Amino acid sequence: MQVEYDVYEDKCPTRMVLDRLADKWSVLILDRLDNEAVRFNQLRRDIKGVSQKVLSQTLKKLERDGLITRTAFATVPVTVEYALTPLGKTLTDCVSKLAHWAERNMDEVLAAQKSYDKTLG
Amino acid sequence: MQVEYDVYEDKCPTRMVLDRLADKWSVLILDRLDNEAVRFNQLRRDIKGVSQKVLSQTLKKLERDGLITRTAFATVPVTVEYALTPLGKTLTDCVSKLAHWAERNMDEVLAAQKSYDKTLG
DNA sequence: TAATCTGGTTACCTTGAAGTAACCAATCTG
DNA sequence: CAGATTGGTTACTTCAAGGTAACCAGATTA
Repeated sequence: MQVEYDVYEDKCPTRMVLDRLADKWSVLILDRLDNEAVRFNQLRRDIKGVSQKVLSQTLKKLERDGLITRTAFATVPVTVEYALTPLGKTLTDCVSKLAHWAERNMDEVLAAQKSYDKTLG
Repeated sequence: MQVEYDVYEDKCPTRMVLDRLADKWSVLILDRLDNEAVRFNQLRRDIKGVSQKVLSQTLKKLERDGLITRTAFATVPVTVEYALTPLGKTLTDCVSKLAHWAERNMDEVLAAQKSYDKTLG
């Protein structure tokens, strides 16, 4: 029996999930992990501007949510790989659509902003 | 000629678009506006927990981005309707998938969190 | 020996986002 | 007259997310 939740309802569990996604770093990390496992410092280099601290925190949250896995290899120096879980993979399908919507449409968005700002000036 | 942007690049315009979306209120508002125009106080009532100030701010940003329109009717008291633009409509198709992914999968996410927390305790 | 790589943690500080609450004008209702 | 409706704005405050920088161990490299 499926319990029904109201997305618009305060403190509904769905909101908690949305809150988790509602930050650019999660979206960028998930998008980057699409198709391949990536190591910590590689993510750090690829996702320009993320600090080590925030990357570490965000990865932990994503792991806690069951969206990614963290695998440490006893190499020297240690190697840590992050990869999508099957659950995470279903999410990135939505997420990457979002990222690529942004790529396709940002020109139109930027134009809208310019025009909006002009009518105020 | 399409200019190429790197989503992972700092200060890339696509990030600005993602930043705009990267908040739960935008997502919830866009999802609520799917299929019908909605008035200000109706949104306020439906999206539980949003303050008048933040709703107003968020609607302005969405309007600035060309994602929704604001239409005022000279009734008494004044009626203001918010609706998706065609651009906004293409976005909500992604966004609603995200919201409904959350609805479908939050049980699994919640279970993952519980299990993660247990291994630490 | 000093630096660099790995993948982090910790302390500190700043800043911006969001919440609270009051206020606005105009009009209808009781 | 008091109160409620419409759709906001403004001032103040608080709180948490994020940035900066230092530090960690262990091993390789120059």
